[in-house]
Amino acid sequence: MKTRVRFAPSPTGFLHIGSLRTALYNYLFAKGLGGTLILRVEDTDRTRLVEGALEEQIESLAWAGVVFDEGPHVGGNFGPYVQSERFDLYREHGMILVENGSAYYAFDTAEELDSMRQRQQAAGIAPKYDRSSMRNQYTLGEQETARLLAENADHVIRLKVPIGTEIRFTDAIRGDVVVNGKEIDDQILLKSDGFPTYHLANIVDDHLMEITHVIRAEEWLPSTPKHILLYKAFGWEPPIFAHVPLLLNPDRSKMSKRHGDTHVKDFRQKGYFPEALVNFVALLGWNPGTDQELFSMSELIEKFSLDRVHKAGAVFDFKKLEWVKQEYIKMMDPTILAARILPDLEKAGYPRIEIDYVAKVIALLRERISFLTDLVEFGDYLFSDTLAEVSSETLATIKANAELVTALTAFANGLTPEAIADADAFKTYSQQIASDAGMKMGAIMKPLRLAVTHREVGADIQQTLMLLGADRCKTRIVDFIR
RNA sequence: GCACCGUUCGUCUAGGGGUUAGGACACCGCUCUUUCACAGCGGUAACACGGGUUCAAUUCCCGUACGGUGUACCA
Repeated sequence: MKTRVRFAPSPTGFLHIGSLRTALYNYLFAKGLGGTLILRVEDTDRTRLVEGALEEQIESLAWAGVVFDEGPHVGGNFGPYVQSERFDLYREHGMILVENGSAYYAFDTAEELDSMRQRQQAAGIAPKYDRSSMRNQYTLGEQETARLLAENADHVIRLKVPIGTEIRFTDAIRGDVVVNGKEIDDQILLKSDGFPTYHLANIVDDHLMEITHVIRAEEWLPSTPKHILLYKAFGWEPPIFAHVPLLLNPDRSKMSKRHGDTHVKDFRQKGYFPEALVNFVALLGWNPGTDQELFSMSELIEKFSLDRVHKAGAVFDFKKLEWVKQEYIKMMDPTILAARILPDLEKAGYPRIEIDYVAKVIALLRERISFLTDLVEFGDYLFSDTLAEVSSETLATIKANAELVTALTAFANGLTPEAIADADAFKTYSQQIASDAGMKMGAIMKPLRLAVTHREVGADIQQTLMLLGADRCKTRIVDFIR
């Protein structure tokens, strides 16, 4: 049987970083097995819909490199892939369960349910639908139920959880899980607005879409027994379940409960590379059992397996993400990086931004920047002859030093391309200047850097001068001490 | 409260009946460096606790503690 997995988000907001990881694991799992990844939109809660959320989620996923074989945006043979467009299907399936005795009508109002829960809490028992005392098919009787339905009274359909059963299933990550039937609530399957709840829609769609593995977040683990019950009630074979551990805040609470940078778009806007974010997030809860830390997407696909997914939640460590991001800046092809930063350089209005040249700049400065976008400011003197402002005190101090001014002038006057062509030539040349001026090298290098770049820190000075070219350096030094 | 899931350095993790418990990030120190970085080397640091099983338990079993999730006409 062909492996088919799905990622099933609700379009209620931006794509969460934890959702990215769940989607990624589904993607890696499917691709590693030559299977199919499906996007299914779970929009059955009509009150929580957010305009544009679906588009944003698909876009963020695509940015990260998670692509779908089937879904509302790409089509497929198992559609529609949006649950609100499958409305009739759920009602039909709900009726099947009512007819075979696995589900029943209930007419309770929200207030009635509230007071039921309050009574239960006061009595110190677990809040759970009380089939024997509430207003439903069983307590009301056949005739009254038929009458209420005929007059279109508000009603829901609830799952009739068989008493005295034990539900067990094997989770691909956690092993055997056993739950006593008496712990399971008579879950609502169809709401009074006619829409299904997650539980029903999920099972119907997973079955109809021939999903073989349900890889989802750990928060679903407690409701999985309900799902198993539903499969039984339909007489269907359940898929294999795999509940991945949660992503945690530093205080170990669920990461989605944190406000701040938990959306993929936040990382994207800050300038993280998708490759780095994916790499980092993949390792939160999974590892191949080797010392390798850096993986391309194809390596992840090749190595990923569910049995190496951890059971415990993982704290999202921003410091480690920083490191991964830095590794990518250092190892990615400078030309590719140049292409990515080009729009920002253009926006800054810099004149010297031919791609090959920008690639050279990146190769020179990549170890000193945190984000590629830092280059716009950090490397300004390489892209333009309009230089940063040097403070007047600094300038005055340098100009007041006659020896230094003489040395810098001499440096500029004698400067040739050969003198800065390599480290040795540069050393020879500057030592000559220094000894002529009766100064130490160290006393000249810092002012030289300042004169040419107008900045106090930067890459190796000889390489900087070489990239700039002798003429440009000359002009800048002369302008600086004038 | 109840149910379920979990617990190896601060963090991500490897490991697994007999190991000096391994790696990575972070942190600290040293080296390199005419800046800032990078790089290299070294260091601090962990099996939650209590019982059992066993010649031997961090590893298996049972409890306890702690943490997380769930407990909706949300997903």
